[in-house]
Amino acid sequence: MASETDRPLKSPPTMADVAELAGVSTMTVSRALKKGGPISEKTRRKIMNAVDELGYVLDQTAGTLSSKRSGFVVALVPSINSSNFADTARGITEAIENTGLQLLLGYTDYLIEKEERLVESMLTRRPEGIIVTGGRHADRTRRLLSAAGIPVIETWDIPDNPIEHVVGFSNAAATNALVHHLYGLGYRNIGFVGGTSNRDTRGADRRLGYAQAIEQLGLPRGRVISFGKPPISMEQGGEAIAHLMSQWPDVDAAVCVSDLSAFGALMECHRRGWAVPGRIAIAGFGDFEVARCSFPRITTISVDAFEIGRAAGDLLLNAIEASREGRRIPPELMLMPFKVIQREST
Amino acid sequence: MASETDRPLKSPPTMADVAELAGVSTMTVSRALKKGGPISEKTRRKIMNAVDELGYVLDQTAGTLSSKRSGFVVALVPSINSSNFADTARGITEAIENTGLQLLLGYTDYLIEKEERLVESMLTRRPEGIIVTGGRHADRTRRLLSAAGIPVIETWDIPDNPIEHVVGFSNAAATNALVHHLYGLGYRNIGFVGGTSNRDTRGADRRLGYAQAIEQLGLPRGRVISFGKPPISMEQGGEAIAHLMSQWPDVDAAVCVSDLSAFGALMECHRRGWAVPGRIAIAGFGDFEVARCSFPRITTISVDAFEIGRAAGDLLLNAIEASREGRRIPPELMLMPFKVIQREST
DNA sequence: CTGTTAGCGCATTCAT
DNA sequence: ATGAATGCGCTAACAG
Repeated sequence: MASETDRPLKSPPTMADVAELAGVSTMTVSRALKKGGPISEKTRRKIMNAVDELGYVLDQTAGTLSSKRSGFVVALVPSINSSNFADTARGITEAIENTGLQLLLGYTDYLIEKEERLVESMLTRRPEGIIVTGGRHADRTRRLLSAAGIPVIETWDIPDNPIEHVVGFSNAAATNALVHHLYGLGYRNIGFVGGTSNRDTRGADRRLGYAQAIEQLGLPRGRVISFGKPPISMEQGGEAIAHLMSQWPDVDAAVCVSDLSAFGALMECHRRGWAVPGRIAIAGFGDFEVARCSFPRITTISVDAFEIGRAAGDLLLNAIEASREGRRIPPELMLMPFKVIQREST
Repeated sequence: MASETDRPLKSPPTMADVAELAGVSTMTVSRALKKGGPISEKTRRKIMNAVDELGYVLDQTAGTLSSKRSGFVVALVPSINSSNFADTARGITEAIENTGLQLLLGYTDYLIEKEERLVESMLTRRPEGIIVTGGRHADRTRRLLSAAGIPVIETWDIPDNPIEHVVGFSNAAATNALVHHLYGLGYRNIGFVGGTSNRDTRGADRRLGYAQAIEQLGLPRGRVISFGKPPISMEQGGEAIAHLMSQWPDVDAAVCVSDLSAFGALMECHRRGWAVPGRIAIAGFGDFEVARCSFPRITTISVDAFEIGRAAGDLLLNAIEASREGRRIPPELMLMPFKVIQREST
């Protein structure tokens, strides 16, 4: 057996090599390699032996060119370190598993300019469909996506003017519901903790929903702390809650833009000896594992990130299948449910 | 302007279309599209106009075939929901940013059989290099990787018999160091909390390091709780610590296989009124954000997951560049540092 | 600086 | 059930 250090630098074997070794044509090899091909069991076996002997691996690159099917699907998420979008990515992965499709994943870093560059570079691979996060995009991104002629799905949001399909929910409505929930519990001086810039449009929508609810309920306005650039971290959640309390000592509840910041805020409260929810109630967004496990457990909005990915993946599969048959399915708007999860922190 | 609903179903424009519109040959278009190509500014401008007008996007699939460079790099990680490996993925992403290389990411789910399938399907895209997690693989995985003739990097571990390059550290040595650290603090009845199966070889190595240290220090053995299949969750960490305490009430410190389980254990202690570190000390592994922010903050082993990715990415870039020039760089073994971070939980 | 020729490795289409 | 011819869209190599 060859030592593993003298690994080949030459190009790998081709289908023609396999065909020659098996004594058949390349076409027969091609058919033998895809399941369900019309091949006699005998020749298939011969071919498989040749494949093993040569260590042959199909070159999809070439296949793509001639079949005009790349087998790629792309998904763009803001970040992969937020378990939120990681779950969505997992949902997509699971949906396309065993379909022969490959996921090309990209991180936009919450920047629509980066999204634009990513879309362009991804289209270069001729994906058969694409899933993006959010409903705000650069103009050119929209143009590129429309011109690509492939199914497009926007997620995690309800865009005013969707590109094509949508799988999401209203971040504003969800946060609004959370504030009303806190109101129902008796809280009257409700603050908001979020990131600074408007990079994170979902964060901005949540703030909007908060402001609307405050307005509707006639509660004191302006108790908003903006801290750090999104995604706001645990650490920053801790700093933000300290600011909030020192600026408006009468605040009795804090709505945080995500469970991460809510958790950071909660731990800071522990540290400072502020009872939660006695002195101040804390609520988050996202129903992350950390919110379920912390002490006290954190009241939050649950949105099934995994399910968003799964649903988007399934929808994309349908659209791709239609597209392969020359059809096109009508634009779909899938509203995903959210709900307030009441826990010990409020 | 065409409405966005009547999106084209026809195939996108080709380089030939651009060439015709610009009145040049396809070769000139090709050169204009890669920066640094020998092109007069005038023709380049003409071509770019044609590109814009047609909404042309380069088809890398075809380029790959003729240039024999896919521009792909693959990375296989156990899971993307562990912030650990997400950080490594981010490090790789950052390392290859602006190199024209594209990351193909796959999740093995901690299963070497799934890794095997992934390797095979990824090789189908003719990646120029591959980064895998850990040092244990299926035999066929090793064979496929060796036969692929591309640079291979194993990470997060120090394999006994590396395939080629390694960027990692010894999980056993790190955990061993942590136990010695706890010993130094005066703890004598040290337990271990980890997952059940041996799917997670890094987890198994950590347990091994724990056992070795216990042996070396002459401490009471066997205080090990195995709970849930890896990656062990926060929730399971909580359950595990309860088991540990009920089974060996004399335990005064718990080493957890990861910060996630350590955090879950910590919160369970809060819940049950066990003072940390007064009644029991808790230590984790990985230096996750949650360990830095929790109350009390958790003693842990810090390994720079991001840096592992970054270093592996850089190394891979070197190897790929060499490979493109027909050279091969000698197998490298990069030992990444780890250190015990003493915090309030011990 | 630009064009011509050739071919990458496979799947489609049409034969047989 | 198998084979032959053809071309996918691009870039390498060479020519001018």
